[in-house]
Amino acid sequence: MTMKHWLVKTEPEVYSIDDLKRDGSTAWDRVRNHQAKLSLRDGMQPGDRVLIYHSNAEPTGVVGVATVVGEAMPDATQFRKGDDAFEPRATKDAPVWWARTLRFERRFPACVTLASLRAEPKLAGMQLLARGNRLSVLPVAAAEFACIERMAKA
DNA sequence: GCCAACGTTGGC
DNA sequence: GCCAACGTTGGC
Repeated sequence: MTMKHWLVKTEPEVYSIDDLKRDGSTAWDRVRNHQAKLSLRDGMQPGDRVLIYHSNAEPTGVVGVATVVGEAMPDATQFRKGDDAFEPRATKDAPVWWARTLRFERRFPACVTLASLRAEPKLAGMQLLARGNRLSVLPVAAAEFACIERMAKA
C-alpha cells in the first residue's frame, strides 16, 4: 500500500515540536473528534509521515515532520476519571477514542507560516486551508507534503 | 429526527 | 479578547 501523508495540529503552549523532539516519540492522544479519530485509527499506517502544525501560536504554521509508529491504540486518557479528556461512555472492551505513536523526525529551520501556505498556489486545494476547518488530524496530498518540505528549505 | 442552545477551535 | 465556524447535546 502506498504511503499516506498527514498533518496534526497542536498548541505549542500545550505540546510543541520541541517537546516532541525532547520526548523522541509520544502518544498522539486527547483527540476528541470522530473524523480525526478515524484518521488516527484507520487511516494512518506505520511509516506514514506527518506534518506538525502549531496552532494558536506566533506564528502559526508547519514546524516539522514526524513518523507514524505502530498500530492504533486506545487513547488512555479517556479512562482517567477527573481528567478533562475523560470519556464516561468508554470501556476497555469498547474504547471510544484512539491514539497513535508519533516519532520525531525533524524540525524545520523556520516555521512555514500559515500566511505562506495561503500564498502558495500549489496549496490552494489543501484541506487545512479550507474555510472554517477545525479538524486537528488531516490528510495531506503527497504533492502538498512535498511542496511544504521544499518551502521549509527555501 | 429536528433544531436551538451551547461549547470549542483557532485565526486575527 | 473577539468572533465565525461548526460540532455536540438534549428537549421535544
